[in-house]
Amino acid sequence: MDPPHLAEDVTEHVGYRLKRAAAALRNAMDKALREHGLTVPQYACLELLDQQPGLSNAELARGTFVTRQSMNVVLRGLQDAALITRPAAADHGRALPAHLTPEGRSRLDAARSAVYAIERDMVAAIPQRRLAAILTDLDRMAAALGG
Amino acid sequence: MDPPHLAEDVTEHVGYRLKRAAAALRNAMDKALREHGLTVPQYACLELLDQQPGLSNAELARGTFVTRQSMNVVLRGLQDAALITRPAAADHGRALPAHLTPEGRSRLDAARSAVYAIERDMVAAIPQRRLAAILTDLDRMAAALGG
DNA sequence: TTCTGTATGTCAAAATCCTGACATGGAAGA
DNA sequence: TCTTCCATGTCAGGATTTTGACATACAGAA
Repeated sequence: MDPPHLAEDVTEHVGYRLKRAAAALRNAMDKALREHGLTVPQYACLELLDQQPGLSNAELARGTFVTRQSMNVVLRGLQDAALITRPAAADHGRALPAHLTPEGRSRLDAARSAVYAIERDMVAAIPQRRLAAILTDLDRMAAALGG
Repeated sequence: MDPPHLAEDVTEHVGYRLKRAAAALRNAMDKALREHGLTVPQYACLELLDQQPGLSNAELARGTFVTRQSMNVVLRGLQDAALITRPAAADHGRALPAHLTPEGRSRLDAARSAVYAIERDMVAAIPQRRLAAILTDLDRMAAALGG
């Protein structure tokens, strides 16, 4: 039997399944977050800032797997919505540390429950004993591709 | 110990790892396909058409996890590049069956080797005995999210 | 037959994202 | 010190994708 990465049917490839699962997650999050007035990148940004206050634009971009330019517009949107704050000038380098506002934190808390419900559904669909392995394998695949 | 979907660190969540792996794959494919003058959606479209000739715009959209509108512009691009053909009018319904041109097939063959090399690297990074389980688990996660 | 529902293709507009480019600030080495 | 290199923030332009909408074509029920 051929190894799966040489399967005749493309839909049997790991890459295809990965894309499918990621697309399904993105879609579910999109719909859930729309009710909270947030986009997926915006939510990801708020989540990262909640756990690591003071992250810069470039650091947030790397953490959410987008370019600095894309994160820049996301940050502007969040700033205009008064969900985060950024100093006008940097005191040390050029990096401008971002922080959640109280309103940003409450919006995040509200949206988080919706997102976590999705995560629960996703995790519940697979055998619990395999979950840790999946996490490490996803990580290894990303690392192998220079992620 | 808390279940992973309630981990304090967001980067430990399945969704985050999924996004990371998918982003790494997308990035690697983007760079590899650029040398062949193809985008990721274009390649995915050609690959599907190679295995299932005559697929319609809507079917291709579902198969590549984008909207009909997005696939429509992709098809136009492929048509302008003479890599696929579509009849001007449908004989039965409204669906226009697409087919690869000889040039489309050769372009696909050339690009495929580059993409398969990426897939090989990705698969090689994980234990072989877990590969089948990963495929089914990714499928279950997508299905649980309505993918 | 007629009506309703579903699926398809397409247009228009907006949002999102990326590539390319430039200037600034700091670190490391000659 | 000065020079080189790297990281960061930002602007401009274009490419990609999505949402919303509309018309068409078929299937099935009333």
